Amino acid sequence: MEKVISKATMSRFPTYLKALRQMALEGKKNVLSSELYEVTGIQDTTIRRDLTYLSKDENFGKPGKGYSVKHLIDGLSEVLGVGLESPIILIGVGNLGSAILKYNRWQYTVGKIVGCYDMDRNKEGELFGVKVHHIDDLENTFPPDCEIAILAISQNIQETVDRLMDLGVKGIVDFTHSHFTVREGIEVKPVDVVAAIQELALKIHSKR
Amino acid sequence: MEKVISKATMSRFPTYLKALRQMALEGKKNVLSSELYEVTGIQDTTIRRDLTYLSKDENFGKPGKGYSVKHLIDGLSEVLGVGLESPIILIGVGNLGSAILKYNRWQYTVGKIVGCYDMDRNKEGELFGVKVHHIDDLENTFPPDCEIAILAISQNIQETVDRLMDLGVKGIVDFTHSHFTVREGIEVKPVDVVAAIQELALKIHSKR
DNA sequence: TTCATTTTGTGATTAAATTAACAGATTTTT
DNA sequence: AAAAATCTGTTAATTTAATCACAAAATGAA
Repeated sequence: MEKVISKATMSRFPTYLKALRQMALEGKKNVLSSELYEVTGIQDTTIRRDLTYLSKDENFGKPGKGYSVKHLIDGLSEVLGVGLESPIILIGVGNLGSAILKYNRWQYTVGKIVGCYDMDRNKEGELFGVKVHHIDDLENTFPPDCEIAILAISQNIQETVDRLMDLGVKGIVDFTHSHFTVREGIEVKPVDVVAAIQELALKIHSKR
Repeated sequence: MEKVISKATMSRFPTYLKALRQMALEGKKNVLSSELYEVTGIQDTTIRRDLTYLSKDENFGKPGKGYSVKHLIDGLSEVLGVGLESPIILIGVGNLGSAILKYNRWQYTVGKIVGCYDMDRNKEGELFGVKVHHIDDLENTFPPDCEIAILAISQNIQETVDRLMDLGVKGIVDFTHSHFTVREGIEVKPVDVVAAIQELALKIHSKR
């Protein structure tokens, strides 16, 4: 009898993890669902429900005391696939690509960026400790077992995506502002600044 | 009797808009809900239901013919608040901030960045046509009626957020990797690369 | 014109997610 | 050590969202 974690719950896990890491950093040992509500804005009852998916063992949350920050982080990390150490590649080392690379905290998340590609020959070499190849060398230098690519380019997008899929990439984190199509079974996770601002502006304006 | 657009529907609108803009660019005049499904992966019946929220007038979608790409773009733009021209400020002009500023397509979204702030005196001046101030001058140079700030800094975060709220900022687009708290009524929209990769990695791995 | 085909729009239904309510466990106070 | 106060975990109720199924509208072909 396997517990299936619902989509909605899953999508909240990263939020919890982020908040909990911050708390751990501040030396907090225990946390209440109501405190997590304060920080995340997610209803406490929803939080408790979500966290039950982690408690294969008993004693996750203690009534009157809360949850152990460490246990939660461990549990979430496991479920979220932290420590998988999947190799990730980054396509496009412009301002945005550099920013992503610079903030390279992938250690404790899901893997790390093991190589970058750019169409500018001048960028070949190394950046923040990661090798930068020319995009023409994608097929030659493609890391084995790499399944995730971060796309931070603005040209030749569909062509690049096709090449990535041919190489076996299964998931694309999309910072592009254009649309492209992928084959059945390939996951795309868009990260869209414009959309974020739109949603935000909308919420603010709809309040009056 | 006012139609309330559900959260879920609302969250799909930016996806439609993006896809439709691409189609318009390619010269497409009409589009079927089934074609939008091909491109977005959202079920056609869900799409049709969503789009009914736009059709204040009749004739939005014609049976046997589909929807007018132009009409849809107009409708979505209106609902999404495009053309509001709200002034937006950007805090932090590092790699990430620069990337956001460079891709300044806010014209047809929701407003535009009218000023930037950074703690580095060397960055004062102008970048991509937008004035860059020192963060100390935030209060002096704050644009009137500005309600949205994009946060792309890694230090003094809570302090900066407090100052922004004092100045009347109502919404924050958060590229920060730390947690901060806001007063009641202030909206925060996190844009988190790490979380995106986590979700993606998870989907891929849960498939096997 | 008429008939077959396509495709929208929507009531009905099913599924998913959230919230409420509260029993039971644990801690703290007196 | 008993009583009061806190919190969790879970069942049930409610709300929200997705899907089905099909009538009605438009098109295009015969």
